[in-house]
Amino acid sequence: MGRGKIEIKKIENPTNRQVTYSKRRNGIFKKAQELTVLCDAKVSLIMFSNTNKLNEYISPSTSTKNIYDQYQNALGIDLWGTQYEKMQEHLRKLNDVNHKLRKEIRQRRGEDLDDLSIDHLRDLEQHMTESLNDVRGRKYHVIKTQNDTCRKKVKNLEERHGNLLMEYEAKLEDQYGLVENEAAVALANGASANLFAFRLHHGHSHHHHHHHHLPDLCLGDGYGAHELRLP
Amino acid sequence: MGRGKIEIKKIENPTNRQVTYSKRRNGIFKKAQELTVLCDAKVSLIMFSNTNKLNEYISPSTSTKNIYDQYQNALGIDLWGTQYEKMQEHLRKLNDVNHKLRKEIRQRRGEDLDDLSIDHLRDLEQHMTESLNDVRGRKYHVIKTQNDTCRKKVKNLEERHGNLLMEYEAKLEDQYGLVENEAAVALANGASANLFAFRLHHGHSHHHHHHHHLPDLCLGDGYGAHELRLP
DNA sequence: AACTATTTATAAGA
DNA sequence: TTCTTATAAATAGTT
Repeated sequence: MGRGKIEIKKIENPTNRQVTYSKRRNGIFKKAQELTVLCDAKVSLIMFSNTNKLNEYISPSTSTKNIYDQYQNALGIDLWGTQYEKMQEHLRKLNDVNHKLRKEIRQRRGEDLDDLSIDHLRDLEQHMTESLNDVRGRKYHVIKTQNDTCRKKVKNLEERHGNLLMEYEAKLEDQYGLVENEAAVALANGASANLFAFRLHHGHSHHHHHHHHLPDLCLGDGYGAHELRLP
Repeated sequence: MGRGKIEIKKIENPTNRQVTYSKRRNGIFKKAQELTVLCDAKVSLIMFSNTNKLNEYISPSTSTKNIYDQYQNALGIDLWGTQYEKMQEHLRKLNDVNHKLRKEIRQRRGEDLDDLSIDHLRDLEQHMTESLNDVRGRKYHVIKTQNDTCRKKVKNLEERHGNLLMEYEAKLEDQYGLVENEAAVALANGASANLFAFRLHHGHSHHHHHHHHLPDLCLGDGYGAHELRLP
């Protein structure tokens, strides 16, 4: 339909091809629109030129997404089905697991026990008792560890302070010659009072484990900071 | 392009409309195919007739899914993005919740306690103790209910059996006149032995609650069946 | 589904 | 790109 008949095969001249693409694209869009109106049809026409330029016609009564949903629906199985369904399945499973977990937790919290049989209740009690023992065991272990650590720190501090005190006394003696030890005594009563407290305490009072509501003892820092600034 | 010019508006005659749809559909498909070949383009043409019948043309060099991926890519934002992302978000949240639930369960099971502080351990112990009490409470309640039910059944049975026995004795007396009560005694020692056992038991032994490993008592059925077949 | 008069699309040229 | 126009193609109405 033109000045001459043409063969239907790729137009090699790029300019020519592009021109033909333009003209025919308009033609086909017009046809699509006419079909839409005349026959009350829904048409989705998407094309990419050989330079990957996108052109689209969509019937006004619908949308591209709509057409595709309908398309997939009509063909029975959808193009993105695999990934989508896998996701859905995954979701379903997760929800399921979640539900079971919630149920177990609720039971272990002592809620929702109404529909448990006596056997289940006994089992649950048994398991909870065991778990509680484990938790208590762990708690005591943590307390013991903390106490041990604390004791070691105290012991270590004690030694270092003893040494420091001796050094200090030695220095005082060096400085003032063979002075009476009044100065040292005065010092001991002042700045280093708690040092003696340590010395007294240690060796007599071992830390017994008070298993209930034992306050946190010697938690890491706080020690080894202020007393080491003596010299 | 026909015997007469037509207005581009919906064809009201259904037959006519259907015919036109067929003709023009073929025309547009042919155009699409020609465009594909002549211009080396990729075309996706999907249409639904008035009666929702699907027809599709797709360039041989590609696929419908392909066109749509490319289409979405070209437009920057994808059509199913919203729902897909929502799903992904949902999935993420579920996984999260799941994780937390598992953690709580593991802790309540006495596993994975290593990174809990002493405070947390104490709280955990406290909660578990409370929960355990709840479970025990529920267990005892169930046991008590079962016992009560059982006792009521026994009492009821006892009465009915007492009545039956009296009826039976009365009948025997009617039948044999003033016979010695040997027959009744014999019967009592035989078939209804456990009836006396019931009578003896009841009134003296109240069910005390043994709180540990109390076996299931009198669980519903089994009673009221065999002894009622006496007369 | 086939026919054909007529309209429409478009190839080539400007 | 757009316009022009000769000509091919599509198709409305008919059979």
